[in-house]
Amino acid sequence: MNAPASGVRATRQRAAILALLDRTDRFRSAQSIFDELRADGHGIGLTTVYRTLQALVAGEVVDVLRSPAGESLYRRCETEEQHHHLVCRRCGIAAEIPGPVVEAWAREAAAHHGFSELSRTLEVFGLCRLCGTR
Amino acid sequence: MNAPASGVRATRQRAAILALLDRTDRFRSAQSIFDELRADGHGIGLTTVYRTLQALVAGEVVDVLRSPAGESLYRRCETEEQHHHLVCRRCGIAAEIPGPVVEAWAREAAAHHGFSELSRTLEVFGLCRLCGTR
DNA sequence: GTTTGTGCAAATATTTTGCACTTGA
DNA sequence: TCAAGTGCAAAATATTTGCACAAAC
Repeated sequence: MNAPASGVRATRQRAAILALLDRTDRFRSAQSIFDELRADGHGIGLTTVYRTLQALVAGEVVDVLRSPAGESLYRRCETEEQHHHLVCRRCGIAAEIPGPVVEAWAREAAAHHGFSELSRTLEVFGLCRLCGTR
Repeated sequence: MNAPASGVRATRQRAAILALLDRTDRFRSAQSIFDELRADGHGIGLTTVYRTLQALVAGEVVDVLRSPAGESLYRRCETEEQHHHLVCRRCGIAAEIPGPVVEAWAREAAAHHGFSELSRTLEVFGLCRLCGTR
C-alpha cells in the first residue's frame, strides 16, 4: 500500500534546460533554447523542451509571456513576489518591476465591474538602453 | 496630374465586418466573425476577414488583444483615449478601463531602466458577473 | 482602365499529441 | 520493476501569402 512516490524526475534534459535558464537573464523561446542546447552538444528534442518548460511554468519556476509576435518566451523568475516585466523586444533582456500599484488598480476595476477570477497580463515591451542606442 | 486618390475602398465585405463589429460589444476572433457573416448569408472569405481586421487595427478603428489561448480578438474601440480592457474569458464581453495610472507607472519604470519605444500590453481577463454566477 | 480588394489553396509558424522506446528511482 | 520522461513523426491551430480574378473609383 505504498504511495507510488509520484514526482518530477531528475533527467539529463531537465537539468540542461534549467542550467541554461540559470545562466541567462533574457526571455527565450522554446526554439532558441532547443537550438542552444543542441549547439552545446546536448541530445534533446524540441518536444521535451516544450514539455519541460510547461512543467516549469506550472510549478512557477519560470515566467512565461507572449511576445508581440505571438511566441511564448520563458525566463527564470528572480523574485517570488508577483511582478511584471519590462522586456526588450530586440534582445529579450528584461527587468522585473514590482506590481502592487497595478494589482490594486486591477482589483478595484474588476470589483467595480463585477468581474471575478482575474488573471492579469501586463508586460511592457520596449528597447533596452543598449538596443535603443544602436 | 490628379493624385490617384489612394485610400481604402468601400467594399461589401468591409461594410459587413464593420456592421458586425458595431452591433456587438464583445471581443471576437476572426474565425467567429467569419462564421457569423457566413451564417448571415454574406459571401466572404476568411482571408478577407483577417486582412480587413488587420487594416482596421492599423487604422486604430478596432482594438486587438491576444487571448490567453493565443487567439487574436477584435472589438471596436469605444473611446479614443488610450485604455485597457477587462475581458470575460468565457463570453468575451469587455469593459474599457482608463489607463492613466498604469501609463504613468509604466513610463516611470521604463525611464528608470533606460527603456525606450514602449508598447504596453495590459489586459485583465476574468469572469464577468453573468458568467461568474453560472 | 488602373489600382485595390477578394478568395481559394498552399505555405508558415508555433505548439501539441500519439505512440513506442528509454530511463530514473 | 514500472511509472515517468523522451523524441520522432504527424496533427492541430492560427495566421499569412501567392496568384488569378473581380470590383471600386
